[in-house]
Amino acid sequence: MPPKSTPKTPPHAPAFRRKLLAWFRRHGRDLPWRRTRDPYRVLVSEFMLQQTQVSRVEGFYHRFLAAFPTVHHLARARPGRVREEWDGLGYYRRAANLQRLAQTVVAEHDGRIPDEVAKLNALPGVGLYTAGAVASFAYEQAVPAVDTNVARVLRRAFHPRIGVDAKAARRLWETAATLLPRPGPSAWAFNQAIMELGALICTARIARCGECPVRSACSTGRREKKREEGRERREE
DNA sequence: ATCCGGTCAC
DNA sequence: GTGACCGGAT
Repeated sequence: MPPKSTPKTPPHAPAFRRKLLAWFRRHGRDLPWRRTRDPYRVLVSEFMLQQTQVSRVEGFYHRFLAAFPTVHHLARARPGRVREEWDGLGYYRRAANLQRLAQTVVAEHDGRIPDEVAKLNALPGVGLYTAGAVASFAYEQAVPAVDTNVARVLRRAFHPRIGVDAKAARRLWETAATLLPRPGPSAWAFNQAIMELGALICTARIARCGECPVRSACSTGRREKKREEGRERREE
């Protein structure tokens, strides 16, 4: 077996990062969970956002937090009440996991949501993505958080021919890691921004390359641009 | 009618 | 590695 080579930073990484962050500052949506660093609130938002669109989560997020303002409230709530606040969101196992998580945090972590990816990942309902999201969005760590939005952006921008298997996923996580700025507000913003790009511009059905801020740093965007130019020339 | 999506049990 | 879990969007 050849030794694993350390992932190399893609050539357009600095431009990609810079343009993405500049775009996010202007066009990023003002969402409730972007106004807090409270790990509990971030966690609640991430659980709700698993498999669920932003537009549908907002109302549930406010109601849920009004009912259970802290991990302690959630930990000692009646399960039926928790399920009730989740009604309409679907995937009800998330609600049960979130309460179990709250109970675990109170019992084993002194009521504090852990800040290490490995410890977060060990909590019920927290996979690698959610662990990265909480580490980044609550604690501003420079760790990747690759959901399918982010995976799609990374695929189109840096690995247009990559597969969809576990190996490809590892590769995308590595690429995400090489793109990250230093810990702090910009690491938070980078992860928010790349998700926002996947949600607003580089969507599953259509890559809106014509409106994309990182087009010149993206292999799909550049290829798309050449196509357009070819089309224009033929029309002349 | 079909697509979309994190985590976990299998 | 595969499928079940849910409701909305397309």
